[in-house]
Amino acid sequence: MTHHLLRWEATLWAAGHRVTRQRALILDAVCAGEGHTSLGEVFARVRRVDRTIDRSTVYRALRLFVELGLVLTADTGGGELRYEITKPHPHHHLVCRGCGREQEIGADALRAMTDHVSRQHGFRVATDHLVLFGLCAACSRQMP
Amino acid sequence: MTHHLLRWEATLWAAGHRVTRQRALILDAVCAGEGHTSLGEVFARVRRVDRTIDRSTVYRALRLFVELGLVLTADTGGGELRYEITKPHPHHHLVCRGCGREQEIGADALRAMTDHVSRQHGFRVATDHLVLFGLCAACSRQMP
DNA sequence: GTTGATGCAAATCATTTGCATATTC
DNA sequence: GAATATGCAAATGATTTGCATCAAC
Repeated sequence: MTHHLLRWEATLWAAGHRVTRQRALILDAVCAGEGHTSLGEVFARVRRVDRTIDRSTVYRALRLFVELGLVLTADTGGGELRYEITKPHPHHHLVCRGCGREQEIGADALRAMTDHVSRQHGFRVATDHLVLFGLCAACSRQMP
Repeated sequence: MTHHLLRWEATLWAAGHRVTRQRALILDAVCAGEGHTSLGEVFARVRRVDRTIDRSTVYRALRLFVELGLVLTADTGGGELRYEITKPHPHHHLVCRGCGREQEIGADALRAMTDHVSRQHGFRVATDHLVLFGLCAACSRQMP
């Protein structure tokens, strides 16, 4: 279990929400996925444990988790949003258009760029979870 | 008319497609929008000229234009894709979460970042039309 | 016992598709 | 005239919502 049981329960609690079995299962399922997980994957994973859980419950739980900052969303452009457990270190992602694999990069990689934009345009970039597409090293070698 | 009549007709033609009245209207409508235009806006604009045109025709035409590189898509996260006529100079966009206004920034602004990612991770970033969210100078002043 | 959460079914919203007809070349 | 586009209507796929029942506190 990647998430800290106590923290998410306390967070829910503080916001006037209840700690339920299904919410626990759903959060576990998000953690179980490495990197971004689609709602469908979360749903399937949860369903394996509890056959009666409904898609709408998963949607509602994920929306709540995002609202409370426990989970981050990323739009990887494939029609459905993807979810990821919030990690202590802010980061971004590189998604390879060739093999589909994704890798994390630290927030530092973008710092210089956002600083530049801030200085030049007075615009404060607030994208805390960016997804960049391209070709990874391996795929790049195959198709130059 | 921002687009060059001859170029898009030739492009269509070369790819074995036909030049139709509705495609011309749709491309005009995309040009008429400053920055990104939603499909709904394009549709509404075209409808003002031709009351019989169908949404599916707009979807089909836009898909074709994107495929041929005449139009670019951007996912601004609001549920619907947005479209923009392809301009000679590659660029990206800053969208303000406060007032919704968007501004263009040159591709150079990201160059340093993509170079860095390339050197560090061997990953070739291929996002040619990125949308960054944040707060513009004016909104930034109002809510610090 | 209240209040908030869940399951179910039906609704919504953006986008796609099948098909008969109309248009371009 | 042959091949491609269009309009229409119906299908799809992701996400949301209304509501009666159920579980957490």
